[in-house]
Amino acid sequence: MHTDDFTELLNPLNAAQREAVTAPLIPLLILAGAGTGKTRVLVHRMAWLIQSGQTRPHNLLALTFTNKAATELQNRIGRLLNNPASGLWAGTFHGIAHRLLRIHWADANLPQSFQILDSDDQLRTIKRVVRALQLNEKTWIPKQIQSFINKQKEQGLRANHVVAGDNTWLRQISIIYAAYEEICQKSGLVDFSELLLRTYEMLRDNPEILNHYRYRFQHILVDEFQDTNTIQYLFLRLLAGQHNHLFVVGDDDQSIYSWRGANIANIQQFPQDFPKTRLIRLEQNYRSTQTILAVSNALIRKNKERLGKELWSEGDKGVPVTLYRAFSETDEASFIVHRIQQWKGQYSDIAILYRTSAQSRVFEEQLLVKGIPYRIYGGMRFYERAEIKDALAYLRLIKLRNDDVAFERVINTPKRGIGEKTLEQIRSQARRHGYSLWQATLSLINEQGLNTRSINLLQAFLSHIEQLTEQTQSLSLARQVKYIIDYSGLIEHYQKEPKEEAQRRLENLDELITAAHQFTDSGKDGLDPLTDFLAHAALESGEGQANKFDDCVQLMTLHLSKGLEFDTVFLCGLEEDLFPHQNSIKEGNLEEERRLCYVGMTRARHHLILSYTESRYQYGSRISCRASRFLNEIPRELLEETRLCTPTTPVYEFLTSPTLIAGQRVKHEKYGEGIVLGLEGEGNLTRIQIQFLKTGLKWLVAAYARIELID
DNA sequence: CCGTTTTCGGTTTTT
DNA sequence: CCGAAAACGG
Repeated sequence: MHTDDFTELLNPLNAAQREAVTAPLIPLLILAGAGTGKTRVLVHRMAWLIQSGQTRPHNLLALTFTNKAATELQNRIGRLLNNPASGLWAGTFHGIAHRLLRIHWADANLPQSFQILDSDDQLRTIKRVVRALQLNEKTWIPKQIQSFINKQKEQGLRANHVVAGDNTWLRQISIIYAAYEEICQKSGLVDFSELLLRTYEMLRDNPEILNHYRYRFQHILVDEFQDTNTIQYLFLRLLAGQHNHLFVVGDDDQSIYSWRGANIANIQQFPQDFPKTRLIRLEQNYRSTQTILAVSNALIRKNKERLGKELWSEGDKGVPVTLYRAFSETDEASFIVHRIQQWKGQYSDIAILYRTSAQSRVFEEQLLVKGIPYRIYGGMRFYERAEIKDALAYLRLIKLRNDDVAFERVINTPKRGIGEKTLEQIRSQARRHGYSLWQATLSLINEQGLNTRSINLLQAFLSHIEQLTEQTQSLSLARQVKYIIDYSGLIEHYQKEPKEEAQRRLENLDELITAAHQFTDSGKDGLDPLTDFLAHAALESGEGQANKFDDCVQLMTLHLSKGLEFDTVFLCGLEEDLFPHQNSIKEGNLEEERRLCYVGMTRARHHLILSYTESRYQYGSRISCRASRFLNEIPRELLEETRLCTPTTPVYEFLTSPTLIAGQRVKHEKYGEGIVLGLEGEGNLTRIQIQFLKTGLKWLVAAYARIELID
């Protein structure tokens, strides 16, 4: 495997990158600015360690935050080495933690078939706990409790670690936390933060296991280090011990997830915790024009809490950064859409970035009207949809009878006449005896502690699950999934919904079967395929981050844009109280808002267009806005203000012809052929819902829609 | 047990 | 204002 010829490995690197890649085996902290080749450095470092004979893929552990990043690392290292680099572990913190728990489930005090709770499952569980403790949900708000619990876990704190003192609020909330912990433990359920905490504790308390992994993972590489939370950092320190080699890459200026527990202090703390750390800065940017970098640098320089870094480029000065001042959010959108219409390149090279997802609506409306293809990122993901979670709940119950969350989800879905009253009796039975809901139901049936009707219904439900378990026992994964969907009654259940909705749900269920079919069971660590698939559904809930397969204008929040780049970036809504957001101003998180703005700006390769509006519709009333303070922090000479170049008020035409009725076949120049499903509104506000054969369901404004009727 | 009325909250969301 | 979720009512 190793050779003395490193030209291919080192040639594509600049001096700083090369220094990082070839640095000796000491703790390394690489401060990599936006667009400075951070992934490249990570990949080349691994390749260097292997090719120089210092280590084998087997001894490497690479940690990321997103599955996308993990896959990219894995692929790029494979390409660079001309070898899939098996033996190398590259994954998200959660993914790796999960993998360790699957292997060492017994030492982690978990059942072998433990299941993962996503945030939605977690919230439902907390609601149940609050109700079980007979607390008022208005005072003990489940969302707040969820965030409290996660914050504790992210710091490595269990319920019994919370020091309440005479703080009654804290005391009550830690009682809820403890009750939640108990339910999860009884049911064999692990939430996202628990994956990390449990793994940390398991390693800490089992020296022989810890030593085994310390011996194995002699090199630990971390991507996006600025996003690590406390428990992740503790995990790293524990695993690295005194002798292993940490190589962490991050950018304090791009830390935008503190509200999820990310702790920038980890970067500052690193050199102290790991003596002899070498800090290397990557500052040469290969993405943006000098002008864009000048603007971005000027902005981020206003932050006080930073290690300091200044991006530079050998590239062109480029065109000035543009600022547009609009009258209203509609005007802002028309301006941007108009500019997009003049664009000669690919739509997918354009991004519209905004602070809050609510801002996307105006853009969507106008892009739709103009027939410009677009894609909005964020929102409901595949594995988060109700119908998918229902199907998964059946599968979970098959694997793990005690999974209370799955039980609650499907006990009366589809409707089988088991109402809230019966369910409440099951819950109280469970509480009394410390049973799971499944066990409680069994015991209620045995004791004949309910009316005959309920007993029969419950018995039928339990038998149903038992049967499904038996009948899917020897099937392949995809057949198992299909069997469950076909025989759970979910199809009939969803068919009762309005036909539009029903169809979508059934399509999604179909898609789940396809997903199961395509799911290549890693077979890692001897996991059975179904358990592996369920974990995959929870941990890789699908298309979170953007990928531009179709040629569409990309619309997303600034948070979602991190790590991406576009030729042209429209950064809109630069208004005080919106960006920086009023809540962040209130909570003193101004620097993070500024970093967010910096992240947005540094996404652009050639064109950066900033905009704000003087007034905006919010919560039903029009409010007037002031320009964001961030705009004042950019030197005037770097900005070019642009004026209105298109009439704001479009000329309406009445195109709604009486022949336009549901069922009418139509043709659109961009979307192709479709069928009118329905109309909504009046006059020039009429919107038509059309099912296009190729491009799917769309709402068009009749007054604009360039459609022709066909028979 | 379902459909309707009322209430409430509305920043960002890698896993 | 607008959508989701709880509360209500037949």
